[in-house]
Amino acid sequence: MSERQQAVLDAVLALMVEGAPLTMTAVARRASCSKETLYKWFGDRDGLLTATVRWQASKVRAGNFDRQHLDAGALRESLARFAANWLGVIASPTSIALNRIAIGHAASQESNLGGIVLANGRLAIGERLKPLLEAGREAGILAFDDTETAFRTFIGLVGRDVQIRLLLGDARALEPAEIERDAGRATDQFLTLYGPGRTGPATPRSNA
Amino acid sequence: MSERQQAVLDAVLALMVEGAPLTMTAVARRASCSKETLYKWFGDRDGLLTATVRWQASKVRAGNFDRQHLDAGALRESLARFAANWLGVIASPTSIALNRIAIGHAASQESNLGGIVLANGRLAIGERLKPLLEAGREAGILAFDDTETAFRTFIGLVGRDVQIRLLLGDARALEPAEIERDAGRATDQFLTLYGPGRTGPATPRSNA
DNA sequence: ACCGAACCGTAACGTACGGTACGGTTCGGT
DNA sequence: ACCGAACCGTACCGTACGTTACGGTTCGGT
Repeated sequence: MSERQQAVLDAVLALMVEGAPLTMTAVARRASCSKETLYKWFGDRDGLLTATVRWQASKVRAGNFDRQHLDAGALRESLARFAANWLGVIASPTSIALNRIAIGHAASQESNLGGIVLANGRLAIGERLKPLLEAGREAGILAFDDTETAFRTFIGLVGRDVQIRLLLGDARALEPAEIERDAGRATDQFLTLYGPGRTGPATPRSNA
Repeated sequence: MSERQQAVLDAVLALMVEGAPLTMTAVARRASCSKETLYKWFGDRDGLLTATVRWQASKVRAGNFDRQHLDAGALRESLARFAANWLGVIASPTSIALNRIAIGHAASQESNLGGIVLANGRLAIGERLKPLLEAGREAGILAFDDTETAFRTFIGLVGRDVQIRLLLGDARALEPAEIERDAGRATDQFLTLYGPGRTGPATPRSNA
């Protein structure tokens, strides 16, 4: 993947974000390259989109969180940072545009862009967050049976319906201050559900 | 909206669910009507899609929940039923297909299908759930300041990332048994966060 | 029986776009 | 200086699809 090719993919991303029609001609013009080159490099339109999704995914690899001296405060801080980071990503114009494309493609069964986005978005973040949760459990400040369930609960508390609303065109943008606040609220709620004060199974209060 | 017109819109829904290309020709053939009629009735392709979204929305108006004698058990039962109902809806092929179409349309700013889906999906369910939450608060079995925040927390706990995963083509279908289990788990978690045992602001544990 | 409205089926038109072809240009290697 | 590879810009082709047009049919009203 040469610099020049990456520049082309960035042009595709730019077009996506602008909501401009994503035609090969438009990409070629924006990237100042010929259509012939696009086809030589990426095969066809689908290959171009796939490469773009992978390219974007490769850029999001954010720093992991260190697990040294995990007390309750450090865990809370790590979780809150994680939540704020993720909220910022899913609310970004790039993420929204990319997910829209992928979802549109998932409808017609051609070449699963959806699968790629799923693997590099949802699943990747899970692989990064789960070790933190398990470290918290080993340190005795989290209690859960199933890591996957705990992870998805956290995701739900943090994201709520934000992503769907944005994908559907909800104008309401997420201010940085609001992201911080939501991340903190979700983290506190998560710690309430899975924190040390609570005993028993991962699903608290099996009956009212 | 005549019976015949509704049948046409149901044909559109059927095509959406099948993932078949949504061309006017395909709709006309499936609905056994002429394209001329489609244009006379719905104006253009966009009008047809809009009418379809509205038509589907008009069908989902499920029964409200009565608020007579709200004790903790009845509230939990109502919330769990609500959650299971909603999960069933968002996991249904029709909802998935419709949201995909709407999201695809939200990308290009033409005629906000996204807004319609948002208004009839997310927002409508909020208007139905919030009275239940507030009744619970008045009965002293829920504690929160902001109804909207409590509502969205519930939505997050119930839906988590299910909808996005399905929209992106995640094969994993939601079994009825799993829906029931998730609805119960989410309801329990919600009651833990906002239940009567807990005092103070809507966001518990403002600091770890 | 007749008329007109509504509708079906199909053909036709215009255009947008994915994909290909090709002449001209740049540039590194020799 | 020369060559060939890579690439740009543009013209071109084929097709899919939205939209329109039109002849034929059904059917309720008179």
